[in-house]
Amino acid sequence: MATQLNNPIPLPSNKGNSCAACRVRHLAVCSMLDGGELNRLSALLTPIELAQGEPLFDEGEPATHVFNLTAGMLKLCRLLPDGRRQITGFLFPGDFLGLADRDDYICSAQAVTDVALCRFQRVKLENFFKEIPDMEHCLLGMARHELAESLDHMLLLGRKSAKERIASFIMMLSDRAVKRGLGANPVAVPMSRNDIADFLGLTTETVSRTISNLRRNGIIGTETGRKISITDMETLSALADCA
Amino acid sequence: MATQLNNPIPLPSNKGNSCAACRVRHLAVCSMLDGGELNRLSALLTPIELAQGEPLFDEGEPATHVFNLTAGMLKLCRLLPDGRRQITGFLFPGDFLGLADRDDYICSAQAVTDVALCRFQRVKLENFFKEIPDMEHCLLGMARHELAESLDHMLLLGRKSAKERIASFIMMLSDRAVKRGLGANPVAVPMSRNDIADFLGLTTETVSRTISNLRRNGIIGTETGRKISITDMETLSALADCA
DNA sequence: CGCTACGTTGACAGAGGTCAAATACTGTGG
DNA sequence: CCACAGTATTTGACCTCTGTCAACGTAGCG
Repeated sequence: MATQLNNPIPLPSNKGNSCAACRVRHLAVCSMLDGGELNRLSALLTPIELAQGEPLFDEGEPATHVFNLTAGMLKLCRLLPDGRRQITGFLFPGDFLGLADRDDYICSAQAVTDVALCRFQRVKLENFFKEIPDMEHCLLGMARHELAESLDHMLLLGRKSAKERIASFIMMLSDRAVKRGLGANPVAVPMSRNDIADFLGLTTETVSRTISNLRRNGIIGTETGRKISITDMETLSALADCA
Repeated sequence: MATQLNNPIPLPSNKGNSCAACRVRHLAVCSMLDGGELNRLSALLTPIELAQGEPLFDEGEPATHVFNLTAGMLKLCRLLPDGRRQITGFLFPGDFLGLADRDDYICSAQAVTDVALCRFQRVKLENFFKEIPDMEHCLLGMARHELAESLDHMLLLGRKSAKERIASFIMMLSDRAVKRGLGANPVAVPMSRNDIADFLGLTTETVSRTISNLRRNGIIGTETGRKISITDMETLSALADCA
């Protein structure tokens, strides 16, 4: 665990700190900035990398920095005093984090895979944003989006069966892959069964059993290397939507 | 259900549309406005009332209005196609709603008790807000607060036992009562067992049984008229926090 | 006074959790 | 390239919590 970064696949990170050349720019808030603004933003950022499993920050720490994920996947989680854990979300390239926090981080962030991020000092970024017309409005839009997503997840946690949760989860991964311009079908599932369980409010065993069940019913196929192929999209989608 | 408004207790609403005289102003966004601004805000609002059970708006409708709850309690909910329901939150006097929505309402709102609200046309309110320095910032703060609350609720739905959920729920009601300047102890529980169940991801029967269990263990007392007294705050609080 | 909706309680069932063991991967060093 | 260790995943047996179905109280309200 937490081995040093030695990914054979070149990470699409921001070598040379150039926001203009950033490969995930179209996915991030940065998409609303013009050329000159991008250059000024580049000057503000420190590129950082984290190996799989490493924490980025913990719940309750002062929220001094804001990040933009450029490669890999992060998980956000909350802990109960006795160790029970709820993963509140997974972040994909282009996602910002820390912006929705006020004084302290409201949850911990940890690397699911090796990741690359742009780190910004919160105050500097906020000062920069103040000069951009409608930036606060854009941030509000992001917060609204997160809020809508969290309502979906509450519905899942409160009312869906294990099978429906797993189906929703796979559909979510597939949808996000499409948004990032990747193929919808053999969908990458980089997180462990345990992480999936903590995201869906289940146990590792139930996640495993439910995935096996979907496989036996010909709805999905499981491949080696944490990938899942969708073999019956219609049924999977119906399960996810509880239709 | 949905009987006409005939509450014997006078609702502390905003007769005469005067924001300056509003009894919940200190609880709402309005607290950041000065005298002149308050008068202009008064001109924008239409006071409305809803009887218990009546819907305010439904998920998916265009979000044309924004509301400030001045008296009573509202519930926000999401539905699954087959009728399963998740209540995502209860609103108290001073709470805004509709502000976190973009084009359409992201969930339905319905009156738990008879309620009084200030209704604003969304565009008008947004134009007004544009002139108030830091108003967008204040809205962002509200969205952030909602986001933090929804994370708490995810943790509850994903990881807490029925007993812990009920304890958390009662503590939440008590805390909110205190914030509104009411007594912490015999806490009003205006919503039905069914609403509590749909909020906590349980069934009516489990809610009822769990409350009975807490009563038998001397942790709470149930009084007639939808009130609960906390008789062992320490234990209840420990249960709620899973400490 | 008798509806009707709401709440409580009981008996039972089943989904999902728990504990334990087997199996499959992954990365490492020989 | 293979053997090994360590981890992740799957599977099984069993159990518990919560859901389901049904009956019974209770509180408002006409």
